[in-house]
Amino acid sequence: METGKRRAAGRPRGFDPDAALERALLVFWEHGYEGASLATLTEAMGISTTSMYATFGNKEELFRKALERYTEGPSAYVARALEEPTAFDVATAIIAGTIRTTTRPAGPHGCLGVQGALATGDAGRGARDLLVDWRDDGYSTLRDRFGQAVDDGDLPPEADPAVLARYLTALAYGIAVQAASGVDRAELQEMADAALRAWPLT
Amino acid sequence: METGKRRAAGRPRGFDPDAALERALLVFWEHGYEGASLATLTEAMGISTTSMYATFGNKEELFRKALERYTEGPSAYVARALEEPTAFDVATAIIAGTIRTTTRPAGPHGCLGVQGALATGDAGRGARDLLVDWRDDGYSTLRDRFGQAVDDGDLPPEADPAVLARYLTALAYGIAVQAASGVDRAELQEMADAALRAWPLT
DNA sequence: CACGTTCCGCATCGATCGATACAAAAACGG
DNA sequence: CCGTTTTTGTATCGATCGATGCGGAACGTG
Repeated sequence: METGKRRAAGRPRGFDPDAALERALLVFWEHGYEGASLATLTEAMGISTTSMYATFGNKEELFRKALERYTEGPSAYVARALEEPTAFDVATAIIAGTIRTTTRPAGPHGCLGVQGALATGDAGRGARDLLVDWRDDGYSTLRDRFGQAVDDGDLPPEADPAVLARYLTALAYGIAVQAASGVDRAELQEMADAALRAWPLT
Repeated sequence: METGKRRAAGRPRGFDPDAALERALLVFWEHGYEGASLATLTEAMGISTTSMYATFGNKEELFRKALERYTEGPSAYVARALEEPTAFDVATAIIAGTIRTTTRPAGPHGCLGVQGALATGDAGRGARDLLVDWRDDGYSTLRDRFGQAVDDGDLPPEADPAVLARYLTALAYGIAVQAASGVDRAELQEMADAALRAWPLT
Protein backbone atom coordinates (compact mmCIF):
# COMPACT_ATOMS: atom_id res chain seq x y z
CA MET A 1 0.00 0.00 0.00
CA GLU A 2 1.46 3.28 -1.12
CA THR A 3 1.40 5.81 1.69
CA GLY A 4 3.39 8.46 -0.08
CA LYS A 5 2.22 11.99 -0.54
CA ARG A 6 1.08 11.14 -4.03
CA ARG A 7 -2.12 12.95 -4.74
CA ALA A 8 -5.13 10.79 -3.98
CA ALA A 9 -7.70 10.20 -6.68
CA GLY A 10 -10.80 12.35 -6.75
CA ARG A 11 -11.59 16.00 -6.86
CA PRO A 12 -8.99 18.09 -5.03
CA ARG A 13 -9.90 20.36 -2.18
CA GLY A 14 -10.72 23.92 -3.06
CA PHE A 15 -9.36 25.35 0.19
CA ASP A 16 -6.40 25.11 2.57
CA PRO A 17 -7.34 23.09 5.66
CA ASP A 18 -4.63 24.78 7.75
CA ALA A 19 -5.85 28.25 6.87
CA ALA A 20 -9.44 27.23 7.52
CA LEU A 21 -8.50 25.76 10.90
CA GLU A 22 -6.69 28.96 11.79
CA ARG A 23 -9.85 30.93 11.10
CA ALA A 24 -11.90 28.52 13.17
CA LEU A 25 -9.39 28.88 15.99
CA LEU A 26 -9.86 32.62 16.03
CA VAL A 27 -13.64 32.27 16.16
CA PHE A 28 -13.53 29.77 19.03
CA TRP A 29 -11.02 31.96 20.80
CA GLU A 30 -13.19 35.02 20.62
CA HIS A 31 -16.66 33.55 21.13
CA GLY A 32 -16.03 30.29 22.98
CA TYR A 33 -17.27 26.86 22.00
CA GLU A 34 -20.96 27.47 22.59
CA GLY A 35 -20.87 31.02 21.31
CA ALA A 36 -19.34 29.96 17.99
CA SER A 37 -22.11 28.67 15.75
CA LEU A 38 -21.51 26.50 12.71
CA ALA A 39 -22.71 29.35 10.54
CA THR A 40 -20.19 31.78 12.07
CA LEU A 41 -17.41 29.23 11.88
CA THR A 42 -17.92 28.14 8.29
CA GLU A 43 -18.37 31.71 7.13
CA ALA A 44 -15.05 32.68 8.72
CA MET A 45 -13.42 29.55 7.31
CA GLY A 46 -14.74 30.35 3.85
CA ILE A 47 -16.18 26.87 3.34
CA SER A 48 -19.57 25.19 3.43
CA THR A 49 -20.83 23.03 6.26
CA THR A 50 -20.44 20.02 3.97
CA SER A 51 -16.74 20.66 3.55
CA MET A 52 -16.29 21.30 7.26
CA TYR A 53 -17.88 17.99 8.24
CA ALA A 54 -15.98 16.10 5.54
CA THR A 55 -12.65 17.58 6.61
CA PHE A 56 -12.88 17.99 10.38
CA GLY A 57 -15.61 15.58 11.51
CA ASN A 58 -17.95 17.71 13.58
CA LYS A 59 -17.98 20.81 15.75
CA GLU A 60 -16.36 19.15 18.74
CA GLU A 61 -13.61 17.61 16.61
CA LEU A 62 -13.03 20.98 14.99
CA PHE A 63 -12.64 22.49 18.42
CA ARG A 64 -10.23 19.76 19.46
CA LYS A 65 -8.07 20.41 16.39
CA ALA A 66 -8.26 24.15 16.92
CA LEU A 67 -7.05 23.63 20.49
CA GLU A 68 -4.11 21.59 19.23
CA ARG A 69 -3.27 24.38 16.83
CA TYR A 70 -3.57 26.85 19.68
CA THR A 71 -1.19 24.82 21.82
CA GLU A 72 1.41 24.65 19.08
CA GLY A 73 0.87 28.23 17.93
CA PRO A 74 -0.18 31.07 20.22
CA SER A 75 0.40 28.95 23.33
CA ALA A 76 3.78 27.54 22.29
CA TYR A 77 5.46 29.94 24.69
CA VAL A 78 4.57 27.48 27.47
CA ALA A 79 6.69 24.67 26.03
CA ARG A 80 9.54 27.09 25.34
CA ALA A 81 9.34 28.56 28.83
CA LEU A 82 9.78 25.14 30.40
CA GLU A 83 13.22 24.93 28.85
CA GLU A 84 14.48 28.05 30.56
CA PRO A 85 17.46 27.32 32.81
CA THR A 86 16.01 28.41 36.16
CA ALA A 87 12.63 28.24 37.81
CA PHE A 88 12.53 32.01 37.98
CA ASP A 89 13.18 32.26 34.27
CA VAL A 90 10.43 29.70 33.65
CA ALA A 91 7.97 31.69 35.72
CA THR A 92 8.93 34.96 34.07
CA ALA A 93 8.62 33.49 30.59
CA ILE A 94 5.23 31.89 31.35
CA ILE A 95 3.78 35.14 32.62
CA ALA A 96 5.31 37.26 29.88
CA GLY A 97 3.99 34.86 27.26
CA THR A 98 0.57 34.83 28.84
CA ILE A 99 0.34 38.60 28.81
CA ARG A 100 1.59 38.84 25.24
CA THR A 101 -0.78 36.17 23.93
CA THR A 102 -3.88 37.31 25.79
CA THR A 103 -3.53 40.94 24.71
CA ARG A 104 -2.56 40.70 21.05
CA PRO A 105 -3.68 43.93 19.39
CA ALA A 106 -5.02 42.18 16.30
CA GLY A 107 -6.57 39.10 17.82
CA PRO A 108 -9.00 37.84 20.42
CA HIS A 109 -8.20 38.91 23.97
CA GLY A 110 -7.88 36.26 26.65
CA CYS A 111 -6.91 32.60 26.55
CA LEU A 112 -8.71 29.92 24.54
CA GLY A 113 -7.87 27.38 27.22
CA VAL A 114 -9.80 29.43 29.76
CA GLN A 115 -12.65 31.17 27.97
CA GLY A 116 -13.17 28.50 25.31
CA ALA A 117 -15.52 26.51 27.52
CA LEU A 118 -15.35 27.34 31.23
CA ALA A 119 -18.99 26.69 32.09
CA THR A 120 -21.28 25.14 29.50
CA GLY A 121 -24.56 23.33 28.95
CA ASP A 122 -24.81 19.71 27.96
CA ALA A 123 -23.84 20.41 24.35
CA GLY A 124 -20.50 21.89 25.42
CA ARG A 125 -19.54 19.29 27.99
CA GLY A 126 -17.07 17.64 25.65
CA ALA A 127 -15.25 20.88 24.99
CA ARG A 128 -15.35 21.77 28.67
CA ASP A 129 -13.79 18.47 29.71
CA LEU A 130 -11.21 18.88 27.01
CA LEU A 131 -10.13 22.24 28.42
CA VAL A 132 -10.10 20.93 31.98
CA ASP A 133 -7.61 18.31 30.83
CA TRP A 134 -5.68 20.93 28.87
CA ARG A 135 -5.28 23.14 31.92
CA ASP A 136 -4.46 20.17 34.11
CA ASP A 137 -1.72 19.12 31.71
CA GLY A 138 -0.23 22.60 31.92
CA TYR A 139 -0.29 22.51 35.70
CA SER A 140 1.26 19.04 35.91
CA THR A 141 4.04 19.88 33.51
CA LEU A 142 4.85 23.04 35.42
CA ARG A 143 4.80 21.22 38.75
CA ASP A 144 7.20 18.60 37.42
CA ARG A 145 9.48 21.32 36.11
CA PHE A 146 9.62 22.99 39.52
CA GLY A 147 10.20 19.61 41.12
CA GLN A 148 13.22 19.25 38.91
CA ALA A 149 14.35 22.72 39.98
CA VAL A 150 14.21 21.62 43.61
CA ASP A 151 16.23 18.52 42.80
CA ASP A 152 18.76 20.66 40.97
CA GLY A 153 19.16 23.02 43.91
CA ASP A 154 17.79 25.83 41.77
CA LEU A 155 14.87 26.16 44.17
CA PRO A 156 15.35 25.80 47.95
CA PRO A 157 14.57 22.35 49.38
CA GLU A 158 11.60 23.67 51.33
CA ALA A 159 9.92 25.01 48.17
CA ASP A 160 6.73 23.16 47.27
CA PRO A 161 6.56 22.56 43.49
CA ALA A 162 2.81 21.91 43.59
CA VAL A 163 2.12 25.17 45.40
CA LEU A 164 4.37 27.12 43.05
CA ALA A 165 2.70 25.59 40.01
CA ARG A 166 -0.78 26.33 41.36
CA TYR A 167 0.26 29.88 42.07
CA LEU A 168 1.70 30.50 38.66
CA THR A 169 -1.25 28.99 36.82
CA ALA A 170 -3.65 30.96 38.98
CA LEU A 171 -1.78 34.13 38.12
CA ALA A 172 -1.82 33.25 34.42
CA TYR A 173 -5.55 32.47 34.42
CA GLY A 174 -6.23 35.65 36.33
CA ILE A 175 -4.32 37.59 33.73
CA ALA A 176 -6.31 35.84 31.00
CA VAL A 177 -9.62 36.80 32.58
CA GLN A 178 -8.57 40.40 32.93
CA ALA A 179 -7.29 40.48 29.38
CA ALA A 180 -10.66 39.17 28.22
CA SER A 181 -12.23 42.07 30.08
CA GLY A 182 -10.13 44.53 28.13
CA VAL A 183 -7.42 45.35 30.67
CA ASP A 184 -4.39 46.98 29.11
CA ARG A 185 -1.21 45.01 28.41
CA ALA A 186 1.08 47.47 30.17
CA GLU A 187 -1.03 47.42 33.30
CA LEU A 188 -0.93 43.63 33.42
CA GLN A 189 2.81 43.59 32.91
CA GLU A 190 3.35 46.07 35.72
CA MET A 191 1.29 43.89 38.03
CA ALA A 192 3.12 40.75 36.94
CA ASP A 193 6.50 42.39 37.55
CA ALA A 194 5.46 43.17 41.08
CA ALA A 195 4.16 39.64 41.61
CA LEU A 196 7.35 38.00 40.37
CA ARG A 197 9.48 40.18 42.63
CA ALA A 198 8.26 37.93 45.44
CA TRP A 199 9.38 34.77 43.65
CA PRO A 200 9.81 32.12 44.84
CA LEU A 201 7.03 31.96 47.39
CA THR A 202 7.87 30.15 50.60
CA MET B 1 -51.65 56.06 45.42
CA GLU B 2 -51.26 53.31 47.96
CA THR B 3 -47.82 51.76 47.81
CA GLY B 4 -48.23 49.57 50.83
CA LYS B 5 -47.65 45.86 50.79
CA ARG B 6 -51.36 45.29 50.58
CA ARG B 7 -52.01 42.34 48.34
CA ALA B 8 -52.80 43.45 44.81
CA ALA B 9 -56.00 42.30 43.21
CA GLY B 10 -55.97 39.26 41.00
CA ARG B 11 -54.79 35.71 41.23
CA PRO B 12 -51.83 35.37 43.57
CA ARG B 13 -48.53 33.88 42.44
CA GLY B 14 -48.19 30.19 42.82
CA PHE B 15 -44.46 30.36 43.53
CA ASP B 16 -41.88 32.32 45.51
CA PRO B 17 -39.95 34.67 43.21
CA ASP B 18 -36.94 34.72 45.55
CA ALA B 19 -36.74 30.94 45.62
CA ALA B 20 -37.16 30.77 41.85
CA LEU B 21 -34.43 33.36 41.34
CA GLU B 22 -32.13 31.40 43.63
CA ARG B 23 -32.65 28.32 41.46
CA ALA B 24 -31.98 30.33 38.32
CA LEU B 25 -28.82 31.69 39.90
CA LEU B 26 -27.54 28.18 40.50
CA VAL B 27 -28.23 27.19 36.91
CA PHE B 28 -26.47 30.27 35.49
CA TRP B 29 -23.61 29.71 37.90
CA GLU B 30 -23.09 26.13 36.79
CA HIS B 31 -23.76 26.36 33.07
CA GLY B 32 -23.11 30.00 32.21
CA TYR B 33 -25.47 32.35 30.41
CA GLU B 34 -25.37 30.67 27.03
CA GLY B 35 -25.26 27.17 28.46
CA ALA B 36 -28.40 27.75 30.51
CA SER B 37 -31.42 27.29 28.27
CA LEU B 38 -34.86 28.62 29.09
CA ALA B 39 -36.06 25.04 29.40
CA THR B 40 -33.34 24.19 31.92
CA LEU B 41 -33.91 27.40 33.84
CA THR B 42 -37.67 27.18 34.10
CA GLU B 43 -37.57 23.52 35.01
CA ALA B 44 -35.15 24.25 37.86
CA MET B 45 -37.25 27.24 38.90
CA GLY B 46 -40.36 25.10 38.89
CA ILE B 47 -42.35 27.56 36.80
CA SER B 48 -43.49 27.90 33.20
CA THR B 49 -41.87 30.15 30.64
CA THR B 50 -44.97 32.36 30.81
CA SER B 51 -44.47 32.96 34.53
CA MET B 52 -40.78 33.59 34.03
CA TYR B 53 -41.34 36.26 31.39
CA ALA B 54 -44.15 37.86 33.38
CA THR B 55 -42.03 38.00 36.54
CA PHE B 56 -38.48 38.62 35.35
CA GLY B 57 -38.80 40.10 31.85
CA ASN B 58 -36.57 37.95 29.68
CA LYS B 59 -33.48 35.77 29.90
CA GLU B 60 -31.03 38.66 30.06
CA GLU B 61 -33.03 40.42 32.77
CA LEU B 62 -33.22 37.17 34.69
CA PHE B 63 -29.46 36.90 34.49
CA ARG B 64 -29.05 40.47 35.65
CA LYS B 65 -31.24 39.82 38.68
CA ALA B 66 -29.45 36.55 39.38
CA LEU B 67 -26.15 38.43 39.33
CA GLU B 68 -27.51 40.96 41.82
CA ARG B 69 -28.56 38.10 44.06
CA TYR B 70 -25.13 36.57 43.64
CA THR B 71 -23.47 39.82 44.65
CA GLU B 72 -25.57 40.16 47.78
CA GLY B 73 -25.44 36.45 48.59
CA PRO B 74 -22.53 34.17 47.74
CA SER B 75 -20.33 37.13 46.83
CA ALA B 76 -21.20 39.29 49.82
CA TYR B 77 -17.84 38.43 51.34
CA VAL B 78 -16.32 41.08 49.06
CA ALA B 79 -18.27 43.93 50.65
CA ARG B 80 -17.53 42.59 54.13
CA ALA B 81 -13.84 42.19 53.35
CA LEU B 82 -13.55 45.83 52.36
CA GLU B 83 -14.43 46.83 55.90
CA GLU B 84 -11.53 44.96 57.43
CA PRO B 85 -9.18 47.29 59.32
CA THR B 86 -5.98 46.72 57.34
CA ALA B 87 -5.14 46.14 53.70
CA PHE B 88 -3.66 42.79 54.61
CA ASP B 89 -6.87 41.76 56.33
CA VAL B 90 -8.83 42.90 53.29
CA ALA B 91 -6.66 40.83 50.99
CA THR B 92 -6.84 37.79 53.24
CA ALA B 93 -10.62 38.02 53.55
CA ILE B 94 -11.08 38.45 49.80
CA ILE B 95 -9.04 35.38 48.98
CA ALA B 96 -10.51 33.28 51.76
CA GLY B 97 -14.01 34.23 50.63
CA THR B 98 -13.18 33.48 47.02
CA ILE B 99 -11.92 30.02 47.86
CA ARG B 100 -14.87 29.26 50.09
CA THR B 101 -17.44 30.43 47.57
CA THR B 102 -15.89 28.83 44.50
CA THR B 103 -15.53 25.41 46.13
CA ARG B 104 -18.78 24.96 48.01
CA PRO B 105 -19.35 21.23 48.33
CA ALA B 106 -23.05 21.44 47.50
CA GLY B 107 -23.04 24.06 44.78
CA PRO B 108 -21.52 25.05 41.47
CA HIS B 109 -17.76 25.38 41.49
CA GLY B 110 -16.18 28.58 40.28
CA CYS B 111 -17.39 32.16 40.19
CA LEU B 112 -20.50 33.36 38.38
CA GLY B 113 -18.81 36.67 37.67
CA VAL B 114 -16.09 34.85 35.75
CA GLN B 115 -17.64 31.80 34.14
CA GLY B 116 -21.12 33.26 33.67
CA ALA B 117 -20.21 34.81 30.34
CA LEU B 118 -16.49 35.17 29.66
CA ALA B 119 -16.57 34.68 25.88
CA THR B 120 -19.90 34.55 24.09
CA GLY B 121 -21.66 34.84 20.76
CA ASP B 122 -23.91 37.71 19.80
CA ALA B 123 -26.77 36.43 21.93
CA GLY B 124 -24.68 36.58 25.08
CA ARG B 125 -23.06 39.95 24.51
CA GLY B 126 -25.35 41.67 26.99
CA ALA B 127 -24.48 39.23 29.75
CA ARG B 128 -20.81 39.42 28.85
CA ASP B 129 -20.74 43.21 29.07
CA LEU B 130 -22.62 43.02 32.34
CA LEU B 131 -19.94 40.80 33.84
CA VAL B 132 -17.14 42.95 32.49
CA ASP B 133 -18.66 45.86 34.39
CA TRP B 134 -19.19 43.67 37.44
CA ARG B 135 -15.55 42.68 37.54
CA ASP B 136 -14.44 46.24 36.86
CA ASP B 137 -16.53 47.48 39.76
CA GLY B 138 -14.84 44.96 42.01
CA TYR B 139 -11.43 46.08 40.86
CA SER B 140 -12.18 49.78 41.27
CA THR B 141 -13.59 49.35 44.74
CA LEU B 142 -10.58 47.36 45.80
CA ARG B 143 -8.18 49.89 44.33
CA ASP B 144 -9.89 52.70 46.20
CA ARG B 145 -9.73 50.72 49.41
CA PHE B 146 -5.98 50.22 49.00
CA GLY B 147 -5.60 53.90 48.16
CA GLN B 148 -7.24 54.68 51.46
CA ALA B 149 -4.81 52.29 53.15
CA VAL B 150 -1.91 54.23 51.69
CA ASP B 151 -3.38 57.49 52.91
CA ASP B 152 -3.86 55.97 56.35
CA GLY B 153 -0.25 54.81 56.51
CA ASP B 154 -1.45 51.23 56.66
CA LEU B 155 0.35 50.55 53.37
CA PRO B 156 3.77 52.09 52.64
CA PRO B 157 3.71 55.29 50.57
CA GLU B 158 5.44 53.60 47.64
CA ALA B 159 2.72 50.94 47.38
CA ASP B 160 0.66 51.21 44.19
CA PRO B 161 -3.04 50.63 44.96
CA ALA B 162 -3.85 49.90 41.30
CA VAL B 163 -1.16 47.24 41.04
CA LEU B 164 -2.21 45.66 44.32
CA ALA B 165 -5.86 45.58 43.24
CA ARG B 166 -4.97 44.06 39.86
CA TYR B 167 -2.86 41.46 41.59
CA LEU B 168 -5.51 40.47 44.07
CA THR B 169 -8.27 40.26 41.47
CA ALA B 170 -6.02 38.23 39.19
CA LEU B 171 -5.34 35.83 42.04
CA ALA B 172 -9.05 35.59 42.81
CA TYR B 173 -9.99 34.95 39.17
CA GLY B 174 -7.22 32.40 38.87
CA ILE B 175 -8.59 30.62 41.91
CA ALA B 176 -12.07 30.73 40.38
CA VAL B 177 -10.86 29.13 37.15
CA GLN B 178 -9.07 26.37 39.01
CA ALA B 179 -12.08 25.78 41.23
CA ALA B 180 -14.22 25.43 38.11
CA SER B 181 -11.75 22.80 36.93
CA GLY B 182 -12.28 20.81 40.09
CA VAL B 183 -9.19 21.75 42.08
CA ASP B 184 -9.50 20.95 45.76
CA ARG B 185 -10.27 23.64 48.33
CA ALA B 186 -7.38 22.74 50.62
CA GLU B 187 -4.90 22.91 47.77
CA LEU B 188 -6.12 26.36 46.77
CA GLN B 189 -5.95 27.59 50.35
CA GLU B 190 -2.39 26.33 50.71
CA MET B 191 -1.41 28.19 47.58
CA ALA B 192 -3.18 31.35 48.70
CA ASP B 193 -1.45 31.26 52.07
CA ALA B 194 1.89 31.17 50.34
CA ALA B 195 0.89 34.01 48.02
CA LEU B 196 -0.27 36.25 50.86
CA ARG B 197 2.96 35.70 52.76
CA ALA B 198 4.51 38.05 50.22
CA TRP B 199 1.94 40.77 50.90
CA PRO B 200 2.17 43.64 50.21
CA LEU B 201 3.97 43.46 46.88
CA THR B 202 6.43 46.25 46.23
C1' DC C 1 -72.73 35.85 42.54
C1' DA C 2 -70.84 38.87 38.93
C1' DC C 3 -66.89 41.58 37.86
C1' DG C 4 -62.13 43.15 37.19
C1' DT C 5 -57.53 41.78 37.66
C1' DT C 6 -53.72 38.83 37.70
C1' DC C 7 -51.53 34.51 36.93
C1' DC C 8 -50.93 30.04 34.78
C1' DG C 9 -51.17 25.87 31.35
C1' DC C 10 -50.98 24.82 26.77
C1' DA C 11 -49.90 25.44 22.22
C1' DT C 12 -47.05 27.50 19.11
C1' DC C 13 -44.31 31.09 16.88
C1' DG C 14 -40.14 32.20 13.56
C1' DA C 15 -35.26 31.67 13.94
C1' DT C 16 -31.38 29.18 14.60
C1' DC C 17 -29.04 25.06 16.26
C1' DG C 18 -25.82 21.10 14.60
C1' DA C 19 -25.82 17.81 11.08
C1' DT C 20 -27.01 15.25 6.35
C1' DA C 21 -28.86 13.64 1.66
C1' DC C 22 -28.23 14.03 -2.86
C1' DA C 23 -26.39 15.01 -7.17
C1' DA C 24 -23.28 17.73 -9.98
C1' DA C 25 -18.32 18.89 -10.47
C1' DA C 26 -13.45 17.87 -10.78
C1' DA C 27 -9.68 15.17 -10.40
C1' DC C 28 -7.47 10.30 -11.14
C1' DG C 29 -6.15 5.52 -13.73
C1' DG C 30 -7.44 2.69 -17.44
C1' DC D 1 -13.66 8.56 -23.23
C1' DC D 2 -15.10 5.91 -19.30
C1' DG D 3 -15.50 4.41 -14.57
C1' DT D 4 -13.97 5.52 -9.87
C1' DT D 5 -13.15 8.52 -6.20
C1' DT D 6 -13.47 12.66 -3.62
C1' DT D 7 -15.18 17.37 -3.01
C1' DT D 8 -18.60 20.90 -3.41
C1' DG D 9 -23.26 23.41 -3.67
C1' DT D 10 -27.85 23.35 -2.50
C1' DA D 11 -31.49 22.17 0.00
C1' DT D 12 -33.14 20.47 4.02
C1' DC D 13 -33.57 17.62 8.20
C1' DG D 14 -35.47 17.20 13.24
C1' DA D 15 -34.42 19.49 17.49
C1' DT D 16 -33.99 23.27 20.21
C1' DC D 17 -33.47 28.22 20.77
C1' DG D 18 -35.85 32.43 23.10
C1' DA D 19 -40.25 34.36 23.24
C1' DT D 20 -45.78 34.95 22.83
C1' DG D 21 -51.01 34.42 22.22
C1' DC D 22 -54.80 32.95 24.22
C1' DG D 23 -58.26 31.20 27.16
C1' DG D 24 -59.32 29.48 31.57
C1' DA D 25 -58.21 29.52 36.62
C1' DA D 26 -57.85 31.90 40.99
C1' DC D 27 -57.99 35.64 43.67
C1' DG D 28 -60.14 40.55 45.85
C1' DT D 29 -64.03 43.63 45.45
C1' DG D 30 -68.70 45.27 44.90
